[in-house]
Amino acid sequence: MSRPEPLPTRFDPTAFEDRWYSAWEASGAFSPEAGSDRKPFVILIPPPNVTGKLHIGHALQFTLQDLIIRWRRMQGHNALWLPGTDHAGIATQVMVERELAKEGTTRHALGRDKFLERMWAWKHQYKDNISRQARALGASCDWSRERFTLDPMLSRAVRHAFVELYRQGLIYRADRLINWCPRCLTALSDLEVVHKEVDGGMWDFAYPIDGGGEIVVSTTRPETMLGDTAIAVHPEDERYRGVVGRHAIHPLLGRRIPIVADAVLVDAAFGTGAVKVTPAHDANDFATGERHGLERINLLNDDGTINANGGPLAGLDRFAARKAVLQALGEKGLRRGDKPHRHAIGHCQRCDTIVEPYLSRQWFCAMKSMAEQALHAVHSGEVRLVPEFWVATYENWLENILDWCISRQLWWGHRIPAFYCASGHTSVSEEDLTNCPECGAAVTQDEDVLDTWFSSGLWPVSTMGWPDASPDMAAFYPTSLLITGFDILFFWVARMIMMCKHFTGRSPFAEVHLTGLVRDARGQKMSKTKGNVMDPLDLVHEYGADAVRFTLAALASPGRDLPLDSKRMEGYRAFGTKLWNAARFVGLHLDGTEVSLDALEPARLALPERWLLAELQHAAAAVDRAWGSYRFDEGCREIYRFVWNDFCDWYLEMAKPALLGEGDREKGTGDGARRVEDVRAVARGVLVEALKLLHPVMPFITEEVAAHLGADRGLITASYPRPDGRWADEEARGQVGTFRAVVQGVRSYRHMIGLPANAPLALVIPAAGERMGAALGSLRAEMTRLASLSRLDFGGTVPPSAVRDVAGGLDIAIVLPEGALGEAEIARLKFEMTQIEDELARSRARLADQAFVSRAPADIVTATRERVDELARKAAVLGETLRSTS
RNA sequence: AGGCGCGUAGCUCAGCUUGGUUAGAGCGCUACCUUGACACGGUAGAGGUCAGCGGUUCGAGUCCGCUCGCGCCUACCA
Repeated sequence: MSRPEPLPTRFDPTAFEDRWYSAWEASGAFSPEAGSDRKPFVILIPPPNVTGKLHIGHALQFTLQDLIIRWRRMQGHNALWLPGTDHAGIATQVMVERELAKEGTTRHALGRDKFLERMWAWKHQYKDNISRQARALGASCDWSRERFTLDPMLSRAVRHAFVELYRQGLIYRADRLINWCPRCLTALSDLEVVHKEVDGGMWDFAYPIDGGGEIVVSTTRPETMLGDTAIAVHPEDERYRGVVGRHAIHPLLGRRIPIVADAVLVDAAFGTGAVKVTPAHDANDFATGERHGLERINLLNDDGTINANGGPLAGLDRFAARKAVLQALGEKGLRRGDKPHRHAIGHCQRCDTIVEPYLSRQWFCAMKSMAEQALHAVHSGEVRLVPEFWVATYENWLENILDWCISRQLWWGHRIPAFYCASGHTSVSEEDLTNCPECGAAVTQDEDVLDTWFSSGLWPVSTMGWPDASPDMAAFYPTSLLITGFDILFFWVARMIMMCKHFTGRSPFAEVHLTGLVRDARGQKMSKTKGNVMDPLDLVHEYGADAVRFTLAALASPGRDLPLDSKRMEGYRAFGTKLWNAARFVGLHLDGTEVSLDALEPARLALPERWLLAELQHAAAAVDRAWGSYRFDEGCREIYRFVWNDFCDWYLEMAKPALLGEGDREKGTGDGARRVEDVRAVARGVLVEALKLLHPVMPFITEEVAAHLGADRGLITASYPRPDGRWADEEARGQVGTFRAVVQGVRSYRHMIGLPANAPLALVIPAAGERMGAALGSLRAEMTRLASLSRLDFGGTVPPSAVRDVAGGLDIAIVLPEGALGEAEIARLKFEMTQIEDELARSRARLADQAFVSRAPADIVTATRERVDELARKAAVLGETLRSTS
């Protein structure tokens, strides 16, 4: 190793981020071989929609995925992170239609082919954006395997799946009530309908009964009465005993409608106990209609206006029709009251229009059997959800699942591979057909496309080349881990498990980590209207990608939302600066002859070096545990603590006497003597290990710094630190712990008695015991420096003017300057005394309790006794000081 | 209507699975320090009846029950 280039004085992330990303990508480190004999570790990206740029939630997920994949790669796994994007059918189509609207045109005016050209142009633009942003964040995904849901390979998988499910009878076409968006002009699945509480009304009106009398019903949607084909009452409701079987007269349209008894639909205790039945516009009424053989009258055109079945109201918009119906009923004297009513109404997830239950012929996918498989996968442990509390939610949804409406009246997506001929034959085929296989007549393909989530559900297999037995499918399926937001647990995660398990017999991943939502500093949801949106690229430019990543990872406590505060990001940028400067300091003292840690013999090293190496093992073990259990917050905290507290605050400060040539012990050659070349080797070696620990979180700065410290190869493919028992040293940890306590005791005392931080004091440690005395004796120069001592004596006489204290279990005596104790200082000491006495009283009371002493474990009792002992000594010496000054 | 999560320092959060010395972190605050890596720094502090009530236990922030407050998800109550 030659003497490394010194680091620039100023830490500037923009100086090296792009350079390192290009180097990594060019090295091929992101692209695993399918034929490798190393253990695979695979993460599939939740493909971002090509609707726009990435938001902070993507940055979170990219960070966590990259963290894990880099960690596994460094552990020696054949690590694959497969990237890609989703065509996001309706979402993207809505965006492009908005663009067209601004140009004063529509997709229909453009025609299907021209419109799809526009869609592809949009897709290319935004896909490029997304890749750039992912790179800026440092995402180490395998771009050579980048996929898009409409790629030919993936489209073939989608088509194959559709045809298979159709042949298995699990996909079918039917006339059903579906959710219809009158703005998007398409069917929606239940999940794409967002229920929102809205202030509406509840209106009562009377139906005249044929032959006399009336029956009063209530409704929140008066316009639907135009499609009423029955009135239902409860069979056991005495009030309506006489009217069941008779007919009411529709007051606006004149037709006779039956009064039926139905125990399922009607709750006699609710409202008037009589319900109007509109089978074509309400799911409950639809079922009621099936039970009673009622006519289904569809009232609406696809754009939400009333059709010819609405008689005089035809052509009115549904909400205008509501007013018109109410007015007409009023004019006929049939209104029987109204009141405000707050209730949940379904809105289109993409355009927020109120959706209508609408009778329509659509394609459906049967869910029951696949849902059972998906439930089993989680119950058997084949798939593990993290955090586990999501299991209850997952179960609840799958246990109550209904068939899935998969056809969409859109143009952007996978066109349904069904072909119809004039004779009414339907043929479903993986290859395009021109003639009907049954009668030979010309066929036309179904105009509709599939729900975008149908292809998303196949993502784990379609990206690998399924249904072919491809090398990637063999090497990388099933995948290891999925990291995604809890908001798409049903949309995507559950459907992937259902579909992939159905087709391959195996769950698509072993673990699913569900992240929380990124919010602003005050915990508010980010939204464009609130103006509190944070753009990941802006943040990268301002703080550097590493600080953004560290912040997101450190905030990612399991199952919780992340309040993203720029203050926090400043703090972690400062962490980068700290690391940079520490490395700069270490680098300045290297001469290029430093040996590796492996070449060092633990027993030959001095105490600080043995201590630091022992702490490194603890940190490595803690970090390993943290990543392994997806405790990103804990792992980050541990590395931060090790680098800043152990390494910078204590080790580097303890290293200074040796590095700067202070003291005289480094000339010694005996056991425990501190040799400056060991200090250099350990400082450098441990720092490089810390950089490796941190690399998955902060890849750029760690790589840059390691290069300057003369690391033999890039961290991207370095071995991740594992705890090494060779360096375990509890004695060193205990001894340095005492050293730290003494140093802190002196510093603390200095402040308590009002002296400036740099005021020199003399310290006497009368009796430390043999081993501890030797240990502390070997750190004379270090203690003198860190505690700012003018003099340090072990044993010997304690000057009468000294005050005594207890630190780390040791008696110490601090020689004070004349008149150091003024009023304020004495008050401070008295406050200290009350704190000690309070705790002493509590602990003594506990020991006095016979039940505690007899029942608590021995080690707890012993520890309490020792604590009481130390506190009593502290109280005694402090009391003496206070008495002598009064 | 069901289900889930949360309530710990001024703020944002760890800790609760497996109860045990003095309940932690970052930011903010106070005092001191321009020490030859770093003022995006160093040192020392202040600040908490762990939402409330009850129970189990020698011992509860941690386990159990109830109450209050906040958030989210699912749902076909006209």
